[in-house]
Amino acid sequence: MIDPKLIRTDPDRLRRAQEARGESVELIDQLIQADENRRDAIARSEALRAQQKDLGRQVAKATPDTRTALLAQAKQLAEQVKEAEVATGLAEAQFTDLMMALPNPVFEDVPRGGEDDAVVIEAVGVPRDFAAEGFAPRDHLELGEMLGAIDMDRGAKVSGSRFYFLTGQGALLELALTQYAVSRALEWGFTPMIVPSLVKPSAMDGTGFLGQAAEDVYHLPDDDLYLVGTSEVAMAAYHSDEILDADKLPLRYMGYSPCFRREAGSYGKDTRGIFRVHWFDKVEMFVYCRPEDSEAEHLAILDFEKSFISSLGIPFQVLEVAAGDLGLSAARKFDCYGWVPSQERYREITSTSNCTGFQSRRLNVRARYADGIGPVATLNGTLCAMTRMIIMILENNQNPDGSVRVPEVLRPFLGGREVLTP
RNA sequence: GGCGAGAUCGCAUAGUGGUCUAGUGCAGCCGCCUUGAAAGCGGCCAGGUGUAACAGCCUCCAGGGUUCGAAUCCCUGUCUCGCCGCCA
Repeated sequence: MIDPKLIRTDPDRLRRAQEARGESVELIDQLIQADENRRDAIARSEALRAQQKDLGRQVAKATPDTRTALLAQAKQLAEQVKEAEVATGLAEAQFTDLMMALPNPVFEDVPRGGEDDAVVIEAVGVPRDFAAEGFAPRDHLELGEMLGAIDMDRGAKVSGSRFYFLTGQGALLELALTQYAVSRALEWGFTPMIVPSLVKPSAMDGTGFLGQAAEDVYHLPDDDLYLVGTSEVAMAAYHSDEILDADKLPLRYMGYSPCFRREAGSYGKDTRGIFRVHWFDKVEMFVYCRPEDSEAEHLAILDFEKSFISSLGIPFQVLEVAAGDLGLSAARKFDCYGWVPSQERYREITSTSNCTGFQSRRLNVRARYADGIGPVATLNGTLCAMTRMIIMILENNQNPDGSVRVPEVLRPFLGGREVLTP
């Protein structure tokens, strides 16, 4: 949610932001109207309630003979109050619905356009030349099967399509990646957290995942709980309804949890292997900070991601995502795309969003500053999405015989092993 | 899953239909006093909305209901605590 004051103070800024996203500008006009309706209704209710209170005091003090008349009057007024309250409730609900539907206004310098309009802002590392080495790279699934690391068939047997088992060396690789990611995050001052992956509707909605992304979310109707698609949800809701101590900002959390995604609307896309699955585990960074620090924190998170990917020897590109592809809560987003030799292209491995005050306002997270209580910004970023990172490691470090060189930084977490062997 | 007890402005508590515009204690902040500190004394000390600033209005877990009027009475839900059952 945005600051409601913006509707009155700077509607043009909101219109521009809607335009940049390719979203309806009419929504802003509807909001302005709904805001006026709401204020009128509140003013009416308040006036009537004040009258009622006054009359109530008179009733309490009345003598028996004046009491009857006053009571009749009060009864009539009570009707009016009730009506006004109902009207106010409706006006408020209409306004809130519109507010909740409004995406976070993007920063003005975010590139225009949609999915294909992301701007490559940096490339790190050089993809291996497999032709020069004299062999054609295998894809991650072929390697995974040779290594006894990935079992899709049994994943499908037990849970259906887009499920997998990691076995033997594959399981060990994920555990090593997890440990390595945690050790790096600790160096950077993040507080490690293991968080719930089932959350209430308020947490899901507060982080903006029940908007346009709702179809991608698993819901358990019997308990009215949602399976999170990222631990961001739990970490954002962690401080909901709290007033944080501004001296403790920024709060940097590192969350570890399984992530669940229905992948509705991606039928037939990336069906091979573990690139696009219904469940994976992830180490995620999450930051609460002062609004004016959010851009700097965002770049810091991006740097952490770049450092992590580089250290594993994966060639990658950094992309700034275009406005139309940002999702409800982000004002700016950077993705890192790692090189996939078998596809000869870069694919997404991390994503970091600056949600400014959008989530914190929905979740009622604030901070106590020197000059009073004010908003905080939230940011999130992938440190290590296990399945994607496993793909990167297997494919980029493979040898002609199907063995895979273990990146040096991971070796301490794999009992010193230098190579995974079929 | 069953039974019982609770939820009040940071913490602790008072408040059983109008005087609650919610009292008190502790903690915290400011000042006086003091060489400094403690004690003592005085003041401030919940959030939201709103305003130029006041005022006003809303919020006693949440949502309904009764009533002219609800922190207070009734219903439902959520959460917490205790006991029993089950369980990693």
